[in-house]
Amino acid sequence: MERRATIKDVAEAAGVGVATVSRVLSGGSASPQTRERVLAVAAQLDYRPSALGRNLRQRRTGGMGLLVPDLTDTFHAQLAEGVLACARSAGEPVVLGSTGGDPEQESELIGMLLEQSVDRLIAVPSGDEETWAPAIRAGMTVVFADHLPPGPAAGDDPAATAMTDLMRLDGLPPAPQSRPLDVPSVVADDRAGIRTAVRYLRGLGHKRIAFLGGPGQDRRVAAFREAVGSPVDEELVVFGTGSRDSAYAAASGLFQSRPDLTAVLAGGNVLGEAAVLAARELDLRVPRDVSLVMYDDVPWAELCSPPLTVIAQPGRDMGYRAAELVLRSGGRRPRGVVLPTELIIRGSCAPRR
Amino acid sequence: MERRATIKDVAEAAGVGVATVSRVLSGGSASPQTRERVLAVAAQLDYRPSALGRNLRQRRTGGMGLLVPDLTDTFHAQLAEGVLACARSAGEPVVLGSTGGDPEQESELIGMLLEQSVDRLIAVPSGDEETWAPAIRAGMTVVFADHLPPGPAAGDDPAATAMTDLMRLDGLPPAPQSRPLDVPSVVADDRAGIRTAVRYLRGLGHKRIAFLGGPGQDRRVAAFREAVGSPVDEELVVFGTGSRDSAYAAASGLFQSRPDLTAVLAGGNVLGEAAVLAARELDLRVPRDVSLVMYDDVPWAELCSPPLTVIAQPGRDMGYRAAELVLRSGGRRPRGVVLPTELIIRGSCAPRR
DNA sequence: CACTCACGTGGATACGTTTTCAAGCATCTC
DNA sequence: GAGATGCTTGAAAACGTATCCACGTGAGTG
Repeated sequence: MERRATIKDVAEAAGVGVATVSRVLSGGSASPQTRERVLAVAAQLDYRPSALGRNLRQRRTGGMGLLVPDLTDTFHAQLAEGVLACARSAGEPVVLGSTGGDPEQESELIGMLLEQSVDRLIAVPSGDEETWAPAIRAGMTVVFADHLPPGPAAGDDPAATAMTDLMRLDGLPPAPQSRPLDVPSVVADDRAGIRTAVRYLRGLGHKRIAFLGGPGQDRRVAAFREAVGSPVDEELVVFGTGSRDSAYAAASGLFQSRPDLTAVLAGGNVLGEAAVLAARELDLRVPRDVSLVMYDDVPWAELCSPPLTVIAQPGRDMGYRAAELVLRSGGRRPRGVVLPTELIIRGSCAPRR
Repeated sequence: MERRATIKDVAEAAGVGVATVSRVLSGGSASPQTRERVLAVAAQLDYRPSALGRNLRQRRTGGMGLLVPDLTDTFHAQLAEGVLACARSAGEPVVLGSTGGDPEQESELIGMLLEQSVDRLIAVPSGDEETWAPAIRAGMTVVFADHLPPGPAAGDDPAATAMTDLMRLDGLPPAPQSRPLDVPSVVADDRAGIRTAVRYLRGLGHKRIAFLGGPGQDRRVAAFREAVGSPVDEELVVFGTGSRDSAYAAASGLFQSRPDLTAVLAGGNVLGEAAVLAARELDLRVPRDVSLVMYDDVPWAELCSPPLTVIAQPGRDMGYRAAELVLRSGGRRPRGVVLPTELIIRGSCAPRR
């Protein structure tokens, strides 16, 4: 309850100036005896430098912000754990925000972080480039995780959108001229993961494979389209909006409208959850009636019966790497890091009957 | 990239003093015309007050800290979502830390928060009262969620521990004289939840019911002991340390050492996960060979086959309430709030064969 | 008219730190 | 021995805000 000791108290008690105390504690130069005395006094007074003063002085808050759409999405929780682990070992705070997948809330949270002078930010983005422009302009060091924000809506032509998605495939991250936002990112190798899964299903004899996607999964959808080949049956590519309800609705609608499909690729664990639920509700047996592959390996994937075959991406590692990236923002920083995925075969896929 | 406008800029541009600007923006008194002009200028300059200056001035950081053992425990993720929702609507930042269930890390994180002058903290505690004393002494407003920290180890006598656990049962939170830490809390009605579940299992004919506990579940264990009645078979009460591995080990060990048990009550979703996994590994069928009730309702509980019967506690609400509590710390604050649980019967329990 | 009172206002101060700057001092070099 | 060089040191100036206090002005009251 009593006031904490300030640097001034330490200085007086040690009979030196505040500047000296600051230097000693920040690793500056000082004579051995002075250093020792200051350190002793500081320890005795239980002095801890106030981040407030320091932050104001250097006009920036330490640590980093972390914005994810939804923490109850286990992948985001894993990502967050990775970020927290890195931040903890660096002794830095992380201020967390959950956007609910809503660009508007995301925008507000960015504003809040700006107000706090948090100038480092890791985000699983919900909004598009327009949403993120203010943050970049304000000089924030941003690192995107899992995926990048889509370019601003350039019209409603779905064909055009599909085209740009396809164009984006060949290089990661996309070419700068088509993407003014020059922000490093930590993503999984969606393309390889999806391709492997599609090949696996193909190898089991499946022809009509559906993709159940969510927001921010443009690259996965594009990879899916690329993997299945030219004439993509558009009815087999459906989307939820991010909520569990909408994911369930999308999955259920898919199963009902296309009873001829034999395999589903779910673009994330919430989607996968919905797929399992919807399949059960419609009395479709996995994998007898429908084979299922889910993006994201989560603990409960093993609990399902049968256990779910998944495309594992290293959520925790991604978070850790993103945090490293955003902290070591000095010097040149890599354009982006792509982490490998792994197809983990369990029991949710069977040969087409 | 360019410097943000400060209150001084606004004052000059509006031809008033900084004090006036501050007053207008903080809701103090000012003449209507002055107010209007200041507001206009502020908007035009895109002025946003710097939290740094404000924080330093009032010697405290806004917002709140949130400490949980592990975000990939879905209950903690739900709790965090609740906290974040409340904080967001209040426009306040929340700095998050994950302790891994380790009191030492918890202690370090508390220190970090103190350094940041974060004076409001919501925690799912890992350490005991001793760990928390520094935070309280420093004048932090602390609210515990899910459970309270145990008193300092008062010896290794398990009987004594059991006794105090039992003593604690009659009132929630425990009597002040036995608990010097006077901290409000938001917890679920563990006692009623456990009792209901035990009665339910009893009603199905089960006699040998095991409890699979984790760290911080003293109250649940005590409630379990109380509900099963006097001669508690101690071999049927086992604990994991918090990690998934140790939970699995505990569950597996339990099933192997006591093949005669017919029902298991898992004290949390990580424990429940382990129980399902261990049972499957040992070829025990749920619910034919063993009935299972899990504390925590999580999305994947419905995905299991059979779907898991659970004691649901409102994780999100608990987080929201805790955040409210810690924010409205002015005036008298309630000793603690206890939220109801609900037994959700799905398919993981069957009559004893 | 003089006095008080309320209110709007701005100057000044403090919050705790880092950093710049110049001064003090000892040592080294020519 | 005088000048240069290096190192340690403390005073002081920021950083952006909230708040205390004093001042001035207008209205209201005796």
